[in-house]
Amino acid sequence: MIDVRSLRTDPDAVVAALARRHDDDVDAQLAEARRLDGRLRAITGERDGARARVNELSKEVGRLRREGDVPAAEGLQEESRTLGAEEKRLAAEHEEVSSQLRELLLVIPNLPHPEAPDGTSDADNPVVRGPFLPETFAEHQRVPHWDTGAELGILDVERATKISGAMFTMQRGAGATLARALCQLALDRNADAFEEVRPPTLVLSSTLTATGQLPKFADDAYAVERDDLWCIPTAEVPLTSLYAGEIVDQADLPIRLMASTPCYRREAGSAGRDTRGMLRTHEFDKVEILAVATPEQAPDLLEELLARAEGTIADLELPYRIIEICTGDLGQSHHRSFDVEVYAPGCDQWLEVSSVSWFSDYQARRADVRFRRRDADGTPTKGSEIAHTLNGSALAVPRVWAAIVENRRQPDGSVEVPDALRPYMRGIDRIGPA
RNA sequence: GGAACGGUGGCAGAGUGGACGAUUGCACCCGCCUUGAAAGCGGGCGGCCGAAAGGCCCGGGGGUUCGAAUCCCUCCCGUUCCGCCA
Repeated sequence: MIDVRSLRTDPDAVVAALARRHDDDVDAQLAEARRLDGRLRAITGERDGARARVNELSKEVGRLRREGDVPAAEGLQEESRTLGAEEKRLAAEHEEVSSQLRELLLVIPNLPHPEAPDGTSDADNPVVRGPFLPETFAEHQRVPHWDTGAELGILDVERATKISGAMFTMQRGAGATLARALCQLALDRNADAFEEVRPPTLVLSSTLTATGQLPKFADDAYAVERDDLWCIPTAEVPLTSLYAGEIVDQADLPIRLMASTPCYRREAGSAGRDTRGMLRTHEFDKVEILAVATPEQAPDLLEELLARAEGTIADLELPYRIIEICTGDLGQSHHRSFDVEVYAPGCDQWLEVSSVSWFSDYQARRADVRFRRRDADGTPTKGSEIAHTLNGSALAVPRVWAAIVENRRQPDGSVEVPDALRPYMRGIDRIGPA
């Protein structure tokens, strides 16, 4: 959520910042939010005043009764009853307006970072590093991974579909080992600074609301309706909510977490796109790295997370580039984002394999993750502040798997395992025909 | 799934209709004492909204009452026992 207070104190700045998203609904939403906020504050004052008078009268009634002045007490009780009814009406109105405001706030997107590039769509995302490409690709690399995968018996889409339907895949043999090796590499590479977590992958609605998937993007997530739970689309969801409702000590920030989990996505809006192979699937494994930080720590962490995602891809010797997400393409919760894209010569596509983002306090406000500052001599200060959150994919398995199978394909049709993965491959350094 | 007992401040744990946002202990902070520390002594010490006055928060929601941490209903969560189970 954006900060309502900023909307109150500096509405023009908020309107201007959000205008850069080129989202047609935002202006009207902001105007309505301001109106509701004004009304809410007025009602709050009235309601509190009524309550204060009821409390005062009740105290007086107690005093009179102790002193035995029952008639006087009964007179005040009558007055209090009337006031109480008024208070009830105001409280109900307060409740109504407050939930309207909250609902609206939940769909208003985050303010883009001032340095995020302007643009209206993904076509405007600038390449900020790279592309790091070899001079040419050989003919033997121009084979889509679904062909090579089937040929080598390491990808069995047909049977995955039999079991679970379209857009599910299954890796087998050395292909399954490769998928697992990728997760292990990503975890080991980041274990120097990140605590490994194995979070639940079914979560409550409130958890999915905190990170921004609900209420607006419910169609993208799998729901386990009978138990009112949702399948996580990314480990970002449980990890961001790890400290929900808590106030953490500044001394403990940044908190760095990582998790390897399956991710579930309905891909509701993308039917018919990327239907072959492993480019887009309903279920996949991903290693996520995440930080909870102070606002001051966030910019450096964003760079660090990006460097870690990039470093892993570089270690795997894959051709890649880094793009920055422009204001018109930024996700609802995002403040600033970068993508790592890998080139897959077989299907001749740049594949998004990692997205690294800074959410400012947008998610933390929804999740209620706060921190308490310490002053210069280390004494905890009064009050609390909303934390900042950042995260990125350390490695998303299917597309990296596909890119390896295509880039590493040899003239004889086998696939050479990148050096970085060999420690995890049980001695397999080349995947040949089964 | 069944039964019993619980849910109060960072933690422990009182409070069972009115002076209670809440006794007390521990932890923490400041001061005194001390060469320094510990102990001791004195003081401070929850969160949220609000410019303030004030209001709200004793698991969530609802109810009874002039007034609810306290009584009633309901839901959620926890512990223990039973059942089932990888």
